[in-house]
Amino acid sequence: MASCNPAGAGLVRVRRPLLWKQVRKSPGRGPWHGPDPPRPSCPRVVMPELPEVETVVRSLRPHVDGKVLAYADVVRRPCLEAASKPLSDALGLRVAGLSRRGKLVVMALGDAPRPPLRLVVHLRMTGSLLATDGLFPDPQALRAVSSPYTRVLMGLSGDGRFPCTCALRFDDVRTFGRMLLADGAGLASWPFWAKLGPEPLDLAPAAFSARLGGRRAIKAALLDQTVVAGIGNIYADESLFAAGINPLRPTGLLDEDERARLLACVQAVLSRAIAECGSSIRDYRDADGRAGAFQNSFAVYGRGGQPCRACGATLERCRVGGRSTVFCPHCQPLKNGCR
DNA sequence: ATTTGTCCCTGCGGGC
DNA sequence: TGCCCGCAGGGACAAA
Repeated sequence: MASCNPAGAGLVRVRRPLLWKQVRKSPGRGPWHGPDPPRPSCPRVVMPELPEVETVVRSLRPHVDGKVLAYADVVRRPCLEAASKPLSDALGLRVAGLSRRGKLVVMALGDAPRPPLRLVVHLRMTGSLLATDGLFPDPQALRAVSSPYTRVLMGLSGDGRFPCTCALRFDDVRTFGRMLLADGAGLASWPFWAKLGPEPLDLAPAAFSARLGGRRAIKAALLDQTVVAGIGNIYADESLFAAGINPLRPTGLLDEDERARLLACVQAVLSRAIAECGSSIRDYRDADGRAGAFQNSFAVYGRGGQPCRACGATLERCRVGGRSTVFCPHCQPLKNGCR
């Protein structure tokens, strides 16, 4: 594990490939302290959507589960929601569990069975959570593992006191990420949480269909986190391609067959991405740097102007809901009834 | 009421 | 070579 990091074992690299690109461009002089990380073979940008967040949660669990928060500090760019409690309220609380809700990382803090607080992290565009196992006698030792992009630095140990055995940091290049520390009532009253739609992997076709409604483009509906939680630009495009549905089709004009097919494709794409992203993250930790298996299998995302893998037609680009959108004009016809 | 557009922010890459 | 500008993205907010 983490053969690139002689200073300590157990470095979880859940990092934006954007940064890898930067590291690759100027080896040895990147923004990172310490030795160069291994380089993935494909530096394509991947945003943390549902599958990536699920992967983050799974890979962080063994590093933080059961440990007690001994240190927490916002070191750059305030990122706490207005309704958040100060991070110091979480000191001395044990990590009771790590889970995911939509694109949110949810850390339960306090003693089971009813841990009193939740630390909720939205990675947005460029956020990443990284855990480094080691022995950290003081805050300065924790700071030594941070990067110029570290916004929040935390330390965990068995008893909530130094020395810490795990450094947990929230890195975020574009500083869009957000955090909220709250009790049950505070979380329930956080508007984003309160309005968050159901998990797509648990959703029944009838419930999905009932939530679509409206006249807007189907892709805009998929991106709306109050309709379904966790779908971002990548998986919206990929799911619509898999379902053969044009992203501009008005939601209200989709028949029940198309809605059911779209949900099935959303679930299939997300499930496959979860499986492949897990392997991708592990590749990041390998010295050989085999990464990007899923990124290379994108059917449409980022492939505008290139031939469709299914029919060979040139993939088209447009904007839907302010987001770059790629689709196949042949496999995803705009006119109703073509497929 | 619903939907669309703008802004936030940073790094990258193309064009000149 | 180096500067400038557009692009990328999720979600809040403003505007239509």
